[in-house]
Amino acid sequence: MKECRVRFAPSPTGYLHIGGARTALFNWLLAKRYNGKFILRIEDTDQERSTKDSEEVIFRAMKWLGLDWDEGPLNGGDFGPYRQSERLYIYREYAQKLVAQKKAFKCYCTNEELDEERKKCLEQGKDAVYSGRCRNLSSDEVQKFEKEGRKPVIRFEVPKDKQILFTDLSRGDVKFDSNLIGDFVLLKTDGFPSYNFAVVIDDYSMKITHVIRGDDHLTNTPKQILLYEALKAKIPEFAHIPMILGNDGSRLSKRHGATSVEEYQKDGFIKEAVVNYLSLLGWSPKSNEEIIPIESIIEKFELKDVSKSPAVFDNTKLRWMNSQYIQSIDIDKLVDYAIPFVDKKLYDISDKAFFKRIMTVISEPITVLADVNKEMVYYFDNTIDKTIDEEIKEIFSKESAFTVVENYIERLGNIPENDYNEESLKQALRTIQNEFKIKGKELFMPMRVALTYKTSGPGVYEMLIVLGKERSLKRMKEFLEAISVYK
RNA sequence: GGUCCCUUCGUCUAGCGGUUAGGACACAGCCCUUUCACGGCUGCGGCAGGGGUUCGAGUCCCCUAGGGACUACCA
Repeated sequence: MKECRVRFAPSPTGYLHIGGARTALFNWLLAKRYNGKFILRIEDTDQERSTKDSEEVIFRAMKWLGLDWDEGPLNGGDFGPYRQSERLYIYREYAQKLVAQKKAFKCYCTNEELDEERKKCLEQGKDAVYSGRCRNLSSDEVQKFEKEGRKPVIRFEVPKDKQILFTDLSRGDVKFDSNLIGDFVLLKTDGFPSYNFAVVIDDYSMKITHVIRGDDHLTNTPKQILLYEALKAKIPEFAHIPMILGNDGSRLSKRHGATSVEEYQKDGFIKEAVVNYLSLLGWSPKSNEEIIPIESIIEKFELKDVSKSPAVFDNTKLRWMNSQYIQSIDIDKLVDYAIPFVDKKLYDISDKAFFKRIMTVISEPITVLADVNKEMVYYFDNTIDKTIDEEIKEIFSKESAFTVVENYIERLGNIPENDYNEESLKQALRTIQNEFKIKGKELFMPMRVALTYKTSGPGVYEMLIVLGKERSLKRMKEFLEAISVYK
């Protein structure tokens, strides 16, 4: 494939939807795969709904995912501007050209008139297609409308009896009949372009070679092709990728839970997992791999391997994947990722080495970063729950439980700081095991409880290693004092 | 309504005329084990339905059903 230019063109009317992120990802992947350029374009022609805020939100979400763009609103490029609201003069120019060539015309119909026309068509069982009544207005009629103060729109004159054929890179051949397409609007009364016009002008003038977008645009494609033909412009390749659905099979929306990339970030998903999961929604590397590093995805990504049918977003599987990534990514990276999630009012993590030890241990039980607070309670004196419940009393109703803990405290005290490691810690317990003939649960449960006040939780050695010698000793001594009341 | 697209375990998917229809998540059971988790193993479970074509069809064709998109001066 020669140098390709692909784009992602969101409208800034809200957050970055997870489906949009997937579309962006597929475009980005293709650009990376074939050494092409990935362009970000803001489609803000809806003056009512577009906001700068959501533009920011979208930029942030894309950056978080690592979907960096070669050309776009923030960094510019040779084919800008990259915001449609800043390109109005371009659309007007092309629209006028089309009018001059009699390929487009001014239409003075009001919404009311059009609604009525549509209603009549439907009543007669005909297709609700614009009649083309303003195609050939006389200059008298035009003057009359102008005098009334009516503002025209510019409509494209859709050719009659034309078969529109194209080959979709993911769907194959698709065919449409031009008679079913009404003369659609190019320029609205406010002077802003309509979607179908703006995309074509932009994709054309930005030299886009591959248009990869959601399935919902498949039926827009014939209109756009007609426009390309009218402009005598080269038609790009199209690839329509399936939508993402919620668990009930309908289009993924808020009522299915989190749908914005931001929310996933906030919930503690890590970007590597999200990107990996998203890439597998509608695409498959044809192997049995599931956890695939991004470099490898780039290497394998092909449009022809994109599936045609929609995929249901499965949060459970995303969570599984996230836990896989949390367990396997570089520990320093994980520490960095986790820091923003730590409740600083509860946990003092100024001791970086200590926090790193904690993360090493809790990377297994947590599935999202937000879980850290729940898993960290054992390691801090101010958060551990020191309630002595019946279960604990039961365990320490046996004299041997005291023997274990008391003796371990003594041995631990004798381990020099520079020999404080898992091996020596195990050795110490082994000695007690042999000396007092205590083993299994009788041996470990008292230890676990003395360190955590819980009968389930982190392993004994994990606790000792993470806490370190002093903290461990203090913890166990305190516990003995507390439990001795019930002796 | 019309046009177009889609249809393999509950979910994500592999399959591209000859397979005991493979993998992953979830679920169940077992194992590992000082608890929980992790991990390992086993199991459960699928070609939407009906017609063709063919020696042979998940795979090709047609019909039906279901789902989706478009049919806007929204993108």
